[in-house]
Amino acid sequence: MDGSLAEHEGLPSERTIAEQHSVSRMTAHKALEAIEAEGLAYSEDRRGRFVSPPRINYNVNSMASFVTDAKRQGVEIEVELIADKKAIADAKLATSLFIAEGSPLFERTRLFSSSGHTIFFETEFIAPELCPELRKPGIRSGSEKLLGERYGTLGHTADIVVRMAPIQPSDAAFLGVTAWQVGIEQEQIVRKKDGTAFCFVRQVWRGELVQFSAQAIENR
Amino acid sequence: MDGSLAEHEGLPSERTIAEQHSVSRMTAHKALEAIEAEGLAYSEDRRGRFVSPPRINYNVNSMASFVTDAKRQGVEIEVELIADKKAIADAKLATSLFIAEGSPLFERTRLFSSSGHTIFFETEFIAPELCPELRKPGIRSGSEKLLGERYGTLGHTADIVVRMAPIQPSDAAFLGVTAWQVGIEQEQIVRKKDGTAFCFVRQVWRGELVQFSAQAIENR
DNA sequence: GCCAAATATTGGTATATACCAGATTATTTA
DNA sequence: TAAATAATCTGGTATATACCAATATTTGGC
Repeated sequence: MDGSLAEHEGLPSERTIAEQHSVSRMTAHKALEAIEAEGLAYSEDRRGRFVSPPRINYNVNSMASFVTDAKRQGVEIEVELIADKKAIADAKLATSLFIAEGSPLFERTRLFSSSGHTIFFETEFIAPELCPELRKPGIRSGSEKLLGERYGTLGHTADIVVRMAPIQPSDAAFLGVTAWQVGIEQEQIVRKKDGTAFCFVRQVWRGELVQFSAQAIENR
Repeated sequence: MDGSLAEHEGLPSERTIAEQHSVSRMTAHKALEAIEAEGLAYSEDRRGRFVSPPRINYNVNSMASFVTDAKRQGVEIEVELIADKKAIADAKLATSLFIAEGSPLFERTRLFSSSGHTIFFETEFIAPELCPELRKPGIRSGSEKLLGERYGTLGHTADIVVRMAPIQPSDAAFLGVTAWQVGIEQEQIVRKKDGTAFCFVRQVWRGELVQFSAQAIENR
């Protein structure tokens, strides 16, 4: 990445580095964690530590999706569907979508990875009761169709909230990452043109692997 | 913040918590660090740990500045000017602004704090050679004027890059925070209407204290 | 009651040690 | 040669201990 080290090249072990620098292993471990947080290296549990490829840039202004945008940089993103099922609205979802707690939902979770490393995952909840237009004749009403067409069929706006937060253990498992390490969480409430919320989206990103770019036009 | 604890209320010490949970102090320390990263508590070196106020929301779509936006939520932001001087373009600045290394610049750094806690700081570099329009008669050419009027006088666009990264020691000192804890870094290259870059802005945020919101309009 | 000095407490940090369980490598066996 | 076994190495984690230096608190003297 920095020119002198090849991507995915193995680094010396924590114990070796600790000894080389006359430092305890715990200290070396903490230092290496900071290097990981810089996006310069990544670790695989019980395998070793390796040089990271450069951060992937996501231009949030580009009309393109993350996958398309990455491809433009020569980075291939693999998308894996790891959950596609019926779910029930919990308190938070019910409030967000203005539906009753316990209402049926479709839930879909996908992992977005690059060369085997998950960059982020996304869970979408869609309320079929809120989009009858997707069930009119000729359109299947399965979750695949509902969720797959949410962008195409329904013009929409989205309320987005982004925060930096430690990654909870269940999310860390999806990302293949140590629990409590800090990441980026995004939540969206997607609305139809008339303002009705019909879809809730949650993303959790490994923040050390990406950077976000944008072009702002200040017009005053 | 969660209803049962008052903002800025003191928490038990690390040693006490460790003993209460039959856990070593280091373990308690790590757990408390995660709680800080959630934005639920903050620590002050050698004083104790306290309950955090809720995260401040910054609506990036609002035409308002962070200060104004916070005020709307009832949060008063204090702005402190901690540097206002002449500087010299280093390699990075020179490249960003398309000027020669060593060119004169004005540099201004301001801290943005809420009830004594710095939320983020911002350093601006402006190249006077790139905006002669600010030196025409009637406009002072001091850094105060140059930087103060950059938004008002010069219509502009900005190229923005945002990344999650550990906070370097020098930046951590500004923020009153432990070095290497993870934060949010933002860099902007501000351009005039004709596309000429004239200003470089760098912000470092304590990501655990804020959340960013936006409204997206998807029009396809 | 007031002020100064001594003491206790605090978070931050570093060390040495230990265990875990999977991954990797070396060795042995058939 | 190939497969099975043993030894080694790995990062992740937890513990007990220790020191630092600033802050709070208590104590002592007047």
